[in-house]
Amino acid sequence: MLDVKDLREDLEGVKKALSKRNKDFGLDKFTELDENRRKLIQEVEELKNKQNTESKEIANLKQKGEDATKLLADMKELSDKIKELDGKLKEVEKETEELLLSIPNIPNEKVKQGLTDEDNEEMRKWGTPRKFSFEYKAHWDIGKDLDILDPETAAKTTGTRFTFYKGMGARLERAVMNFMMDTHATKDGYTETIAPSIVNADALQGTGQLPKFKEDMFKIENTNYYLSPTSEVPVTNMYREDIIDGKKLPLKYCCFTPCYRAEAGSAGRDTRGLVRQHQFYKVEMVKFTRPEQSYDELESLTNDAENILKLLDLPYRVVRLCSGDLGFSAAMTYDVEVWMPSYNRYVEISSCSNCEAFQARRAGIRFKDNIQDKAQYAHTLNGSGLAVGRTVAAILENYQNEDGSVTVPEVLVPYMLGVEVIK
RNA sequence: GGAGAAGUACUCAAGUGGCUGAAGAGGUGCCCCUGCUAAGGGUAUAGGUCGUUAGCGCGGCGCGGGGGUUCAAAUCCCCCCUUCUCCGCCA
Repeated sequence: MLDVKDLREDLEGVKKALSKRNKDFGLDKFTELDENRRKLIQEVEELKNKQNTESKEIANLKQKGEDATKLLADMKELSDKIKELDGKLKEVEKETEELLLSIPNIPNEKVKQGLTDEDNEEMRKWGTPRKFSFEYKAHWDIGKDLDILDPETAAKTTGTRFTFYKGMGARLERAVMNFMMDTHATKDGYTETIAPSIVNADALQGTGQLPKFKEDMFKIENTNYYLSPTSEVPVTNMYREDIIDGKKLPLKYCCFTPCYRAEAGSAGRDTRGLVRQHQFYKVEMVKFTRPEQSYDELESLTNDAENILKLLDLPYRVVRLCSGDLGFSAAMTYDVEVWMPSYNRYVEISSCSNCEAFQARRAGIRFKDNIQDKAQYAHTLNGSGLAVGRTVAAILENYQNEDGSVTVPEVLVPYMLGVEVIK
């Protein structure tokens, strides 16, 4: 949610900043709604003030045993008027809220104007894509040939875009997950968590998935619950409607959960392999920071994601998303993209965002240093650290050998219980 | 899933229709006494949010959340959420 104060004081400035997103968000309506709202508040509060005063008078009269019928008749009328205005006010407030909830975050000024991912800015590259001296395979073929990835069986139990991991495939997935969690929870200083992967509508509104992106999620029938699309949702909402002790900031959490995405609108894209599944595992990093430190924390968060790839010795690059590719809640996002031989390009494996106060305002996440201070909104950040399935895919492809086997990256060997080659 | 009980400010807690924005206690700030700790006395403060104002302030809301009854609701009615106890079921 944007700051209402900004909308009141500089609507044109906000519109200009948002125009980078290449769309009109109907902001003009705000002023009218807001003025109407304030007018109604003044009217109804004046009446309520009168009601409060007169009520005391009635209480007085009754206590003295005097007659209050005249006053009561007047008060009935006043009461009805108040109810009517309160009803109108509620409508206007609802409309205002709906408008505010539908407006995306303002891109940071450094974010480049652009339309698609082709306009993203490359920040840096690490490692060199491997040159194969033999005909290399895509990870879905490797998975099939080694009998470690089995989408056909998953189709039988569930449907398309699900995968059974078997044998060393399952162990590799688990190894990658544990390696990532261990690294973040010890060296990087994140508090490790395991969060519910089912979340309610309030939480989803807090992080920005609702109300606009309902179709991207699986809703559980007859409940108010959704399968969580990312642990950013439960972890960020840990502090919903809370006031955090400012001395504790920045707070850093890492979390692994399964993630569920309906992938509506992506029919026919990345249908093979692990890149676009309805269910996948992801290690997520979430930070709560003071406003002035959030961009430094974004850099270190991104570095923490990159570091996993360095330790796995997988070539990657970092891009800063252009305005057209930027997510709804983010002010700035770095995508970390791993080299995927079968795609012959870099593929997103982590998305690290600073949401500034956008989510904090929706979710009511605030902090104060002293009890007498006014609480202010924290900044929230999140980033994958990393998507586990895509990491497995990248390992299978980048570490494949001519004989069809796959060498296990050195750091993962202990996590693989000593297995050095999958064959 | 069934049966009960409960949810009041930072914490504990009183309060069944108007004199309760909310007793009392703890906590916290300041002062005094005592004095290196412990203890005692006095006094102040009471969270959040919305509107208004240059500001002091004034006003509205607020007693888990949402509706309703009433001139008036922490207090009465309905729905929901959460916690606790017991039973059932279950990894």
